[in-house]
Amino acid sequence: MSGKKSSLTVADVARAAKVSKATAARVLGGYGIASETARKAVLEAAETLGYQPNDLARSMSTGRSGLVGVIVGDIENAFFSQAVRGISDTLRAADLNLIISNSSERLSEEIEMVSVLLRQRVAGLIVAPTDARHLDHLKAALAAGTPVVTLDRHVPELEADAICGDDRESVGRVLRRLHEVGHRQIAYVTAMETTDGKLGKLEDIGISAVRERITGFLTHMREAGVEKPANLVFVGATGDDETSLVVTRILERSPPITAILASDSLIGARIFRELSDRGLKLPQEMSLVSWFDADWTRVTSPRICVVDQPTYRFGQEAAERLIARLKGDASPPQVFVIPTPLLERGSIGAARSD
Amino acid sequence: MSGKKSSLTVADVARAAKVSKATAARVLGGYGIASETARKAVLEAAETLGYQPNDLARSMSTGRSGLVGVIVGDIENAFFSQAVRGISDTLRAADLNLIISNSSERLSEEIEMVSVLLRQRVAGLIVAPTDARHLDHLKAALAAGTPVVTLDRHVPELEADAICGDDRESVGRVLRRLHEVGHRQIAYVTAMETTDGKLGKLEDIGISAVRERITGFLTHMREAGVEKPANLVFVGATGDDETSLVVTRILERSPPITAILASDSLIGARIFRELSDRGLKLPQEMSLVSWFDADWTRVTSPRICVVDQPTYRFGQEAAERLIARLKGDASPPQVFVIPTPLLERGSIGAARSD
DNA sequence: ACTACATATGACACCGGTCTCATATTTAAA
DNA sequence: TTTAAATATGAGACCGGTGTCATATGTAGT
Repeated sequence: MSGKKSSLTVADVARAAKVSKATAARVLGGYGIASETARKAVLEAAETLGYQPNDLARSMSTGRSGLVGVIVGDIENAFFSQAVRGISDTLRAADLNLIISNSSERLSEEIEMVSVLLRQRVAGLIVAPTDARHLDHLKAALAAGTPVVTLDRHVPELEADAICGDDRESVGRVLRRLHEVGHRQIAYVTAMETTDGKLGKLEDIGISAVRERITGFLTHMREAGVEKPANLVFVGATGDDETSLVVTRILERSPPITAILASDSLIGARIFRELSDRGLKLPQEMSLVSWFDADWTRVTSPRICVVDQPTYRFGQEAAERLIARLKGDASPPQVFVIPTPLLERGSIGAARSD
Repeated sequence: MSGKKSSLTVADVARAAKVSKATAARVLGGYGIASETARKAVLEAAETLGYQPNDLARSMSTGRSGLVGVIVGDIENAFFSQAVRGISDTLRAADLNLIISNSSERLSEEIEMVSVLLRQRVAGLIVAPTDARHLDHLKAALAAGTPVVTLDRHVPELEADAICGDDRESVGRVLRRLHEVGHRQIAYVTAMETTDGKLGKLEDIGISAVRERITGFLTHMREAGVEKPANLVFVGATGDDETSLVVTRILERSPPITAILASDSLIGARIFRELSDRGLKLPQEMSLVSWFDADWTRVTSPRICVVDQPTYRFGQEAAERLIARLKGDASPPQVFVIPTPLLERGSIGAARSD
């Protein structure tokens, strides 16, 4: 009850209970065997002294650590914070805790964080890798025996389980729907930064989800008979000002663009604001579809049609895979693709025919 | 470069560098002194072997842990995830990492998490305490020498620094503004659960921010000459259905309620949806003010007037306080009140005069 | 009563670092 | 040249648990 200050150890408890350190440790650590008499004495002593086990020391000698490292692009983003909640809830049930860190989608920070987490001897890692072309740090983790699960992104060259959405297909679903109601000139807007503000080679896109979506977009648009669909991919929508610029370019385009796809909910919200600031009416004058079912998409008028990425489930699945690996599952790495259905809402309308 | 599997230790490096374990440790740990010759030999050996320090062992022997425990109500909530980002960024700069956990605003889970974190021997705790009336676990942490900073909430009985908004005053600002444009019957809606669905004694409200706001609401309403303002406090808006019910009760009230205050952005969004589903026009037929400048408040029409709680800064300040404590600051605990200005937007209109 | 085997317990090495202290080597001062 | 002081280094204890192994006690079996 009363909080002693200096930490007391099994040895202290043992002394009080008049048994050896080993016996006390067996009782308190819940391993080995001890007589009922000894057990009672130890537990009572621990109780009255207010003994608190030291997990650091435990991890030290067992080698197991009870902590899982999580590296996401940005916890502030609901996409990731939901996933983290899913991870957290699932890990908790398995008596694991999570150390969280932000990469800010920067490779250097991701590398740094992996290193920090490995120093902490985390039991495993859940990472949303920033760049599929630089994997040494993650490979090193695997080589050191730390299982890795990638979240929202898949890197085939990495011997790690992956949880991700059906990115390529989801683009297909959206485009098919838009095509049905007459849209041909459709813009895809994403945050990805490029040196020249133009879409480069697909292989150079570091984030797999982004690459898959753009690939899907180009493929499906081409199939639908649109020429040079690459011109309809707008990159660099990283902040408010940049997005404003992108919207301007979209609206100036001829033949006129009649629908916009926003690759995530932050971009979606920015585009929506830009459009309504400029007085455009959704869905009559412009259709809009965003990825991720964020809060804001349900308070606009019209409500915004979204590709629903169940990120809480992403997190759950990732944590479950990791737990399985920690329990010794040594089967070959798997990719878990989670369906991301299109939620129909009022922001899709028939294409203008002007 | 190549990832060895079994972890190698300072002893291994020392052997390779042909120096003693102590010397190698001094070089690798960056403490004590070593000759330039020895330093070079050790660093080179470490490099070629691919040595990775073990922070667990380090914490073990130093007693310092490099990890800070954070307990929030719900990371999924942007209010907290922003704060966590602020904490994370600030801790990072001080070479600290963060273990995060959710209390789900339940005392039992909070107690459990504090215990888990103390077992991990975290260097400090940042907590949004769920119940100001049950503090034994936090007091125990303090007694064990683990500094605690409370986030968004203040508990005077706890010898801990607190970072919070100016809750009571913010309510005053909102009410004054509404009063100016003619509102008298103003509802305050909050998530707090009570046994009978009615507002009980103020002292029984466990979350200080909630208590402060309601106290402020009652005081200011009374000063403005409104009788029985307690009848205008609506509790139990915990989910969609519950909020729907609350809105119904608000709309049926006579004399008619002309403005609604939502205690957080989740409730605000729900209320907004309810109102627009029922076809009410903001701000002509109802004014709405929410706490927290969430994304959704800027995509509605009209945009929603909010009390801006800069939670990223809450997090920053909390982390800074904690870091100061870890550095040895032993001054008496302080409360840092962060201003939460009212952001005027279109959702406040003149009161109906029917 | 004596061997056989399960149960209980204590002594002690170990995990991988830090850190104290005593000793060895170098440099500066007298 | 001798002594004092500064600099380097190694041996080994320590942090607080886990876990091995040898010994002690208890219970059967014959």
